[in-house]
Amino acid sequence: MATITDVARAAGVSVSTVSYAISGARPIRPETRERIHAAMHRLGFQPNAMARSLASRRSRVIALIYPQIGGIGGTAGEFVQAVAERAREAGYQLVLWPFRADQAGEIRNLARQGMADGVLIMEVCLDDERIDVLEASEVPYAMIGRTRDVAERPSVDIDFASTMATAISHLVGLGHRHIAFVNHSEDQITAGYGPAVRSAAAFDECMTAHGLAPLSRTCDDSPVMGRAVTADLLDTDPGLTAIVTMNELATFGVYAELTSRGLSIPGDVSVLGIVTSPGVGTLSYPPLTTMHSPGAKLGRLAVDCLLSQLDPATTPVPNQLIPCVLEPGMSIGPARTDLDVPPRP
Amino acid sequence: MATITDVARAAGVSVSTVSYAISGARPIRPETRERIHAAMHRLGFQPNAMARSLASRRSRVIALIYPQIGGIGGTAGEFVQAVAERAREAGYQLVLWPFRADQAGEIRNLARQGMADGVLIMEVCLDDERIDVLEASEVPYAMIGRTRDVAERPSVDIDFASTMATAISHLVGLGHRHIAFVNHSEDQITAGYGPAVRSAAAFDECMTAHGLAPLSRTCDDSPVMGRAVTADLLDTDPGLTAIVTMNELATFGVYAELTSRGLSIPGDVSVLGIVTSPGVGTLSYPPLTTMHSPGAKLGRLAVDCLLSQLDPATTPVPNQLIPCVLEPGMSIGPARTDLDVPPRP
DNA sequence: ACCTCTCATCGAAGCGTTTCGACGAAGCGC
DNA sequence: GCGCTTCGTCGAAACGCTTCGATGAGAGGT
Repeated sequence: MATITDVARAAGVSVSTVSYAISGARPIRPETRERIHAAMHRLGFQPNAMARSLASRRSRVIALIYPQIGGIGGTAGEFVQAVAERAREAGYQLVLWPFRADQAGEIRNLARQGMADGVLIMEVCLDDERIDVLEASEVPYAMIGRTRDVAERPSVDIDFASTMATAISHLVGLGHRHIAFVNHSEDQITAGYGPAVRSAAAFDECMTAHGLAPLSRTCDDSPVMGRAVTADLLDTDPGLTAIVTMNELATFGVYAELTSRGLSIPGDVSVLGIVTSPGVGTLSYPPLTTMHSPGAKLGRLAVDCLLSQLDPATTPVPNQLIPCVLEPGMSIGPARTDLDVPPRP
Repeated sequence: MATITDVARAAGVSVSTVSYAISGARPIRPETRERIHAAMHRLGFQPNAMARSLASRRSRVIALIYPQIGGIGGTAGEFVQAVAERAREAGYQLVLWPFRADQAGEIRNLARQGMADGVLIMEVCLDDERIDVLEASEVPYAMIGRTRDVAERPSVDIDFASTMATAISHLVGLGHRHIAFVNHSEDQITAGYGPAVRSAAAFDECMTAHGLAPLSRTCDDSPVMGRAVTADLLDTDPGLTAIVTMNELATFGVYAELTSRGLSIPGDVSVLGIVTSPGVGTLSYPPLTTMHSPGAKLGRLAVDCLLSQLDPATTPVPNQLIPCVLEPGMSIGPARTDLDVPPRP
């Protein structure tokens, strides 16, 4: 493999001149630059990444700490994809650090090895030990999601409040008054999983703002539990005409229970999936109306947010909240009016 | 950040002694080693990854070239996850190189930068320019999937032949004689996408071996097309009693068409999804019987296959084909016997 | 003709490791 | 008591780049 020394020799200049010709950090006479480029091309020269990083003290690598890419619904996959692409555009490489929330120590060690110029961390919890570790290590970082006190911490996240507000307004506008919310599991709320906690709060708030009684349930991420929870909701509020879900797997169970009770979607009950991954709506029949999570956008923003800290010249990217985007399906319609059940207390 | 020099000074030894104490490459008096470890711990020392790589000419990084993580079904996600974890176990980091099949040039450049000790490449096509580039660059690599001539190339892949054989035998054992296959799209076959090509061939072969007439269709990856293709199949072969699909999105359309024709699953038609991602079976009602792709296993194997090339001491991991695993659902049953349509010619 | 400035280039000192050869001190056989 | 290993440690030379200060050649002003 050719080194910069080989190029210098071939072009008849010094090593430093080649370096400057590559980086542009100092002016080089066009004619000389030509010779250098020709030599580089002839030798198939690519600068050694490690030597470059060592000398410049910048690895041009960012790390992504993630807990779980897989699972149904490519929402995390979409995000990772966008992060990798955006990083590449910016001339950075992306390394994956598959650490669970309890492996903060390992994160600290890796961070100290100087492999990454900055760290992206997804699925942060309200109180997240890993964030403390990153701050202690003085590695630039950006969160996807938010800790409880988001104050000065760089982050991007889904705007759960605005997403929920849009969802509820939309349904209320169609005449729905009895609206239920199917959330993620109790365990996730206990663990301080931001989306579950924040959207639960947002739901209650929106409903109350509309003068309606909030009815919400936690639900394990599975069609079976989704079905059970739907049964419970229908029994609890016989006047139910709309269900908002933030749990893709459970949503399949919601459909199953409604269908098996002979209730039509959206004739009898409207269903709206929020914070969904792309394409998931088309899997159901009738196609689920969704508000899909802006994974790709978040991914790009997260990278920008991180990189803006690395280069002091750029203006810092402020924390941003991105709402989910409504994707029309066929699972929402006007509320049926024949039930005439009084609003729940 | 503490360096090895700081540690050496603190422990009252030379830099090289610290290095040997860490790597174990030369014996160190226990007492000295203790002092060194104490100093390392006290200073929170972690060796600088870049310096280490530069000096040792091994980056302890492997790269994963992947085209598309996202999309419904976490089969790629499951794979990436497993790769990242296995790499970590082995003391390697994983970097993502998001390149499309036509970006072979960029792959060559990155490979020459020496950032990665080896490269994993997924979704290889039968004739894949990227493999030629990797071989020319003399970077160790392993494929997930196989080129046309798999001869001496390190790879792991799904065993489509055996998966299909199991699927067909299973159905034939239940009395099915009119079995159709729903494949990926025509475009993917044209592009030389291995799974589509290999399983199409396997299907024809298996059916013929059982003395049955193969009926197979390509199908775009969408519920809508899945539905259309199913309609076509039912019209083509009125005696159809089983459908094998290798197209998750299309499978939802298969269900929709069968259901809307009033055909019961599996009473009238059995459906078997092969090469599926985990959990996808539970999304349908009745739950789809699947043979799910061994993503995690492939991921681990792929890493082992690659790493065995990096360390000449280890025995090379031979190429392996892993069959999909049958996951019982409720979409398969005995063939109905009342149709009495003669086998298709 | 002299001094000063700018421009293009060079040489050398790092960056933080690994690794090779060397070296002194013991331990051994004779 | 002499040479020979063996053991534990050290010093220094890489690894391939970036970057700082220096230098020489012209250009420009006086």
